[in-house]
Amino acid sequence: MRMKKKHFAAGRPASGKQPVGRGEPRLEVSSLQDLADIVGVSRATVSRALNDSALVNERTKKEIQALAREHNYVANKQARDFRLKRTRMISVVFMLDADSDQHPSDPFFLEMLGGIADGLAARDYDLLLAHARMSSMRDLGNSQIVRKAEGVIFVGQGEKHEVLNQLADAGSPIVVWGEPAADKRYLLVGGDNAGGGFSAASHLLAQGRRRIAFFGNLRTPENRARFRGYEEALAQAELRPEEKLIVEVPSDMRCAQVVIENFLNEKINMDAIICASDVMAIAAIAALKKSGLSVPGDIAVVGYDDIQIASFCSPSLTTIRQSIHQAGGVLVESVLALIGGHQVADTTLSSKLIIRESCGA
Amino acid sequence: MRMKKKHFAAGRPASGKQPVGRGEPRLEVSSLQDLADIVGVSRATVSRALNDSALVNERTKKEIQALAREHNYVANKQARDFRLKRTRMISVVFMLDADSDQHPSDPFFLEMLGGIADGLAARDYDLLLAHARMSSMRDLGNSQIVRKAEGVIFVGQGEKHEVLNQLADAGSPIVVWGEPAADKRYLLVGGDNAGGGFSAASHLLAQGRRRIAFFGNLRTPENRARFRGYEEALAQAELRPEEKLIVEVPSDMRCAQVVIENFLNEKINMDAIICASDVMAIAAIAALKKSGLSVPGDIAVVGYDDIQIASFCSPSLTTIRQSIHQAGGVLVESVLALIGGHQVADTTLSSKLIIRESCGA
DNA sequence: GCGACCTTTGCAATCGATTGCAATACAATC
DNA sequence: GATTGTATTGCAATCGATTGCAAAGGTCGC
Repeated sequence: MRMKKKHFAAGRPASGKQPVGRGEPRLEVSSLQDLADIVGVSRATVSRALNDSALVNERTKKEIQALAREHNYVANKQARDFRLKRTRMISVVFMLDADSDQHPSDPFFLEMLGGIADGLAARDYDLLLAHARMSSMRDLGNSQIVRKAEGVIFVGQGEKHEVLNQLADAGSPIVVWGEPAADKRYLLVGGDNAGGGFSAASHLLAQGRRRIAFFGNLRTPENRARFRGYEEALAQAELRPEEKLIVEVPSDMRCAQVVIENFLNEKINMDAIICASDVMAIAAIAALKKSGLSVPGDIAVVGYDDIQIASFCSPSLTTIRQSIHQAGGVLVESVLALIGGHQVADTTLSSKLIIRESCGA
Repeated sequence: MRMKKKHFAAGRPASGKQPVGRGEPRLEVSSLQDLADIVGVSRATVSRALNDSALVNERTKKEIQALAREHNYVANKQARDFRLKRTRMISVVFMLDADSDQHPSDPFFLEMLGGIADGLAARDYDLLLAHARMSSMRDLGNSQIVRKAEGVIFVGQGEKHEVLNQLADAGSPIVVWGEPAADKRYLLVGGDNAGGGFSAASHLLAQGRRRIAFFGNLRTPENRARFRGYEEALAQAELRPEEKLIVEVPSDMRCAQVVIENFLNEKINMDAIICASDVMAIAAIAALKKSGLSVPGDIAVVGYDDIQIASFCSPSLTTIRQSIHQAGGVLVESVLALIGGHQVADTTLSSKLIIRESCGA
């Protein structure tokens, strides 16, 4: 074996900064070249050794790896990803009702985010949270949200079905949490919205409720599907939804409150409400109580999502549970499969009626 | 002026992929070189033109910019950031109670996230959401959380005060949302926790409550400060906290529920509770009701944070409002100033008692 | 007409990694 | 000992931008 290793060779002018702080009094090793100089081999060999390539002699490899550890060398991920033309990042976009300035305030989003974060962490991807206030395809397609990440997860379709179609057509790897809509051309993961709506309504009908209102923004595919389930349950009981009991309630809690109070002022006859989300249900219950109605005495309320807080509210909320955390994992697997060029099919996760004695029954 | 522009020059073998999808039937322009070939100038000139450098002739500049727009050219941010040694990303880490596997489920985090996202968007930075499950400095300092971003925002100190100190010592630009603790060496933004605790307790004392419990994890600096405020208010009323009424309640809602129910089973005499967060307060109220106590009849409850849902709960929650959204902006400004190498001082935002008739009074 | 000067442009190095290909050393074979 | 083969290693190009410096072209004054 030939002579090697001129440890701490001084050939190259010191690249990199001085050691920072009082952390560890070692030489700062900031690039492959630095480490190569120390070991006494070329960058190429160091790179191969650290990537555990079979092209490097076992002994050399061990040696390089040991020195790398000792000198606390960590590859520059930015350079690496640049070279490999990847970013290992996935953008997450929360689609809200409209292009308002509202922020997601529904804990549902936080739970979903947690699920997605876990899924990405398991696959060693980073999560880029998009501050999404874009409407047109042009904005989205060229935005960093799409360009900087390898793929995008949209939570909810909002009213942007067509934009999503265009993005998918353009070849961007995107996955959407939502409900199949007419002419959908993007990959979709969703809950069983029609089933959920059906369960909710059936449950109320079984309690003897007959005049059941539906609260929600019907311009989103998810809510429309829940509404269809509700309609169907009513139909099975030989009832039809009453026009006046279908209320366009926005998702934002504060807006919802106003709308609901106005609605209640009309004193329309009803005995139950199905809400498109738990937060909406909570707002509704507050409004009902405020106007002197008892829940569930006068009016039963069923929510949607089963956010954690729902079980603690008073009266605690009967609701439709979605497997939110699991959903995050499925969304991640789907988008990564798409990126990997695999065939991926839509997924529908089950929804489950959670009956809590005090409220929806 | 000399002849130029061999539009669509075929000199270089076509780099880049074919046009994707049916979006727009134009030539795919994927690099500066491509655009340079089209315009008929060098990369350097194109780069300068797009960055509006004074070194480029006005006419040429306009021309290049027009062609860039026409061909839908957007610079590769990854390459650009790599060259410029920057990432334009800030990591956000939520510090939970312990190293448990719990996820942030407190809507407080979502509201804070919204504020931070807005602040970052305004400064054209991206938000990297960290899936933080690290404890030691070594993990954190070498992790992508710190290395990939230009700075880090920690929401809450959890029980990681020392780790934060080490990170700051190592020169990482970090900002922490929390409360000054002994020997703190990192930049801090926080609410007036002592003041908040004081207001909460004073309010209850003014209502004639005398046996006031304190619920929260006292290992975090924020909660300790709130506790100090509570103590002080009691002292002014010539009272002292009772050992038995100081309860170590975890922040996670489900854990909290168990702990609180166990505590209530001891039937310790009390007439009010101050909770370290609104979700904890909501869990407490649920537990109180379950055990047959009335709120606020038997026991008044005060929360902390004023999360949106707090005002809708029943009874609606008296609480201490923190300017969460504003806090996000301040955190962002602080970390960016730090990155810019400026002197930055800690910030304390005001806290405000929000009295809601039905619960805490 | 020549040098000084300014404006505009291009050449080529650079950031920190990966990787195809060439080169070297050494062992095995005839 | 020459030849072939195999195991290691290094050279240099590459990813897509930015930028210091050199060079080209033009204007101006004397």
